[in-house]
Amino acid sequence: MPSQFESKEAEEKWSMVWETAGTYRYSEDSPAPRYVIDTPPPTVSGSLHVGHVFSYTQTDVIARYQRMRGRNVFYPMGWDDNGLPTERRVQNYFHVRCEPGAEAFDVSTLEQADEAARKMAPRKLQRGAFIDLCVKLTAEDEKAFKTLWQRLGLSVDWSQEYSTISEHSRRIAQLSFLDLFDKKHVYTLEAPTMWDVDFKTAVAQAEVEDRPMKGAFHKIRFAVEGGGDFTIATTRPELLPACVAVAAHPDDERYRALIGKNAITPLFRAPVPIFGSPLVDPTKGTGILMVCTFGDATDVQWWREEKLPLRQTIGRDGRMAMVEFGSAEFPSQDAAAANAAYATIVGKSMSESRRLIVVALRDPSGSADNDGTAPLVSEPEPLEHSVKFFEKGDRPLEFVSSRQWFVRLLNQRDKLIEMGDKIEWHPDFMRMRFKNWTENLQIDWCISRQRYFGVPIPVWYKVSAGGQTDFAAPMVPEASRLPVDPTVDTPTGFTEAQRDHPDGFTADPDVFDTWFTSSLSPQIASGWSLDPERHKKLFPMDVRPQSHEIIRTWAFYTIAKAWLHEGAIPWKRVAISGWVLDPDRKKMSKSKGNVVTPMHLLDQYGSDAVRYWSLAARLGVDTAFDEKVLKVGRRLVVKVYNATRYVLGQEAPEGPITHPLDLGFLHQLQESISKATALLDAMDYASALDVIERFFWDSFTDSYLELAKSRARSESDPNGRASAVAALRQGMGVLLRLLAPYLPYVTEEAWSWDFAGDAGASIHVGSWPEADELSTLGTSREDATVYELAKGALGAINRAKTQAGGTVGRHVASLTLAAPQRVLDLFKRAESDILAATRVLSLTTTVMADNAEFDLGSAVTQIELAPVPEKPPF
RNA sequence: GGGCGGUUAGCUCAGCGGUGGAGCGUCGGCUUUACACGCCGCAGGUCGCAGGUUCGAAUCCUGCACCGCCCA
Repeated sequence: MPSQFESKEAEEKWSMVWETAGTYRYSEDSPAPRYVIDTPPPTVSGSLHVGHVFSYTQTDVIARYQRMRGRNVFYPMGWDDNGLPTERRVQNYFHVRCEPGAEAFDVSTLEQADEAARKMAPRKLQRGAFIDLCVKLTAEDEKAFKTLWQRLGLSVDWSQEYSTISEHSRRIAQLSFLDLFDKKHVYTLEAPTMWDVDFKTAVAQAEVEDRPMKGAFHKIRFAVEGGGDFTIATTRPELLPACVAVAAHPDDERYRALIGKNAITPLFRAPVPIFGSPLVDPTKGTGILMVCTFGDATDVQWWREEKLPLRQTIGRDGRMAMVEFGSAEFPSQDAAAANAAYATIVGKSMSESRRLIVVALRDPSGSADNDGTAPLVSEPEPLEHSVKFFEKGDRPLEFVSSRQWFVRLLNQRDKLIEMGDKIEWHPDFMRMRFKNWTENLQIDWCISRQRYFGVPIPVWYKVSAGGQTDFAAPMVPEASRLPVDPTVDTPTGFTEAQRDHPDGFTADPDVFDTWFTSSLSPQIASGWSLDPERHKKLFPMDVRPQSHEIIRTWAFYTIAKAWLHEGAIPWKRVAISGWVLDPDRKKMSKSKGNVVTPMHLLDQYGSDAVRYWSLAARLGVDTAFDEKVLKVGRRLVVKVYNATRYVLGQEAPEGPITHPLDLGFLHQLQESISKATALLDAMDYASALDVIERFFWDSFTDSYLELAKSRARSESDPNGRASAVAALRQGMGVLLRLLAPYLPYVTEEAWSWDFAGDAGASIHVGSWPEADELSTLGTSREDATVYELAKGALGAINRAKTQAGGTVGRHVASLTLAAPQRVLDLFKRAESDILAATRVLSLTTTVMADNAEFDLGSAVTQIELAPVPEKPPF
């Protein structure tokens, strides 16, 4: 038993032992009850963060507890590789861009771009080459995560490792699509979709966030056909050429007379209908507004409901597209003027166009009724409003009409809420987040992305003899052919020569939204329809741990998939971990530069200490990062190590545990086992840790161990000595096991010294203590009372010694205790242990009346310290 | 504007109807042969504010303020 715990050595040693021995392996055919965990695969292109350590450790403690309870634990780990974050990282890392038409280039030797390379234009790569780079970099990123997970001691079964871009995951994702296709839950539609103009891709509602932006209300005067005018207010004057209608509240006296007439837009002179809609807020702006293609979600709604025309001026690159006024699509009463006005903004960005349109609107010649006043009624009024952004994007989203694939979810809303209610949420209030989100769904799930590194949508379309693509009858592959890449593979019944030719076929070039695949983590892990036997054993899973910001995405989509595929819930419980905030309780973010990375903390404090910090936090509670808690964890680790070292150093011939103090201690330990077990069953690992730690520190090391110390060395009381040593060992063994899910390294190390037995069995499998295992000792409530009394007396005498100016080591010449007879009787049973622990040489007792108010804290009525022994001169 | 959390000792957090808790930190003492990453002890709080329910409220209800998250 080395005198110092070297955490780094222990971590290396035990990680290797566990992996070699297969300690955390799931057994396909064990008769033991299973416990199945659905771990959300982390996005590997993201950087390591203490938040990762925090929430994944909280998963691990659940896994370890269940494994110690004897469950056959299925605890896989996946990596989420595909998607925009990875593409973005690859673009930056290698300084490249994907352009499907680029020249071929060998990327196998490409390294991280240096300063010089970055000064040049990014290298253009073909799709295949770009994907190769994504694969290469994610493989490295996975390694960094895996190293951290192993160092942390996550008890993952690494033989179940998967990544969301692997062939298996692609197959499962495409099977999912096929199943939804057969059940008519997916459809393709040319429709206005939220569009990121930089990434040039559609995004789903779940990926959208509101950001506060400075803008301005612009008041713009429109003419009314047949005479008259009115003034609208808009924050987006650049959409004036895309105006298709004007709307006011039907009860608004100011505008009621206008409804049904046509308005004429300034500058572009387009006649547009004026209609009434209760969606218009009469108190906002001027109470009358222009409807465009498309300024916001309400514009889209009106476009659908009012069957308005489409006037798409916003291009997919976020610039003004080429359009022609005077055409059928873009009518104008003065096409020449309209085209001249539009010529100033064509090809310009939205913000530049806005500026130019405002300039034009200041000119009276732009007025729709040529009355000599400018269409811009007054100066723009600055305001702050929220604008929709792609969560990973830098410019506002636009609604752009494009062809996309959708999963029908709006018609499933009630069922999804019902499924959410069937799941046990920890903490319970998190269920509201799911419910609110589901209730407020507004559009079906857009699952196609115009990206490269992802699972291809397994669809082809026929091309007619006239060269028209037939989107109405998509062709999907047979399930046995999956995974396919339709841009490379050929649909059954066609030859490659027919690709993109009249009378042939064309591939859907898009890939799935990342969530489409990651929402299948239970099915990917279980094998689903590819391995129905295994799936039956693993699904629905027992628990899904995750953090709260992905309830609307990951949890939501996974619940939706399980419902659409199997009419089931994917897991019985969800455990929501909180966030790690910075010391000022602010969210950690790269842009704020307040992110704490985990590796140096593991080096400095050791994994067990870092785990302690993670596990002292309750589920769902955001916690400010506080290094002090890591220090507390490290103290506990050292204390456990030293206590075990001491206990195993005590020797006595074997004998039964008979002393009331020892029996009483074990009785109290029994209660702690029951409490901790109940708390862990309720997923309250933090409270369980508190119970275990309190008992270990206060009741065991500071009290029982001190009280039993002298008897454990006694030369004159062999039975008492045997009892003490046996109880110390038994107590220590139980405490190590209670602490094992929290501190796997130090407990395994200490366990291995002796408790593991000759076979060297790991503490981490099947060894959770049962309260029952101590009950054969014949402990009684009276023993427990003796122990509690002894503990209290130890405190009372120490306090009296301190007040008398003595220290713990100082001997007490004489002490008087006053207590009722029944207390003194109990005291008597542990008297020699108490006196030895407090170094009292002579005790006198006085009997109080039994009905008197008795307080053990003030039972010491007289104390006289022994003289300090003279120190030897050297 | 709506929903969900939070506001308890200097700090990080428990407690959630019955006399205010822990750890850290501060302060005082101690080398007592497991541990100074230790031990013994002291001090420290009108439990965000204002009402209400109750014999009794940090704990339940209502309103308000501030902080955070989610959604408009």
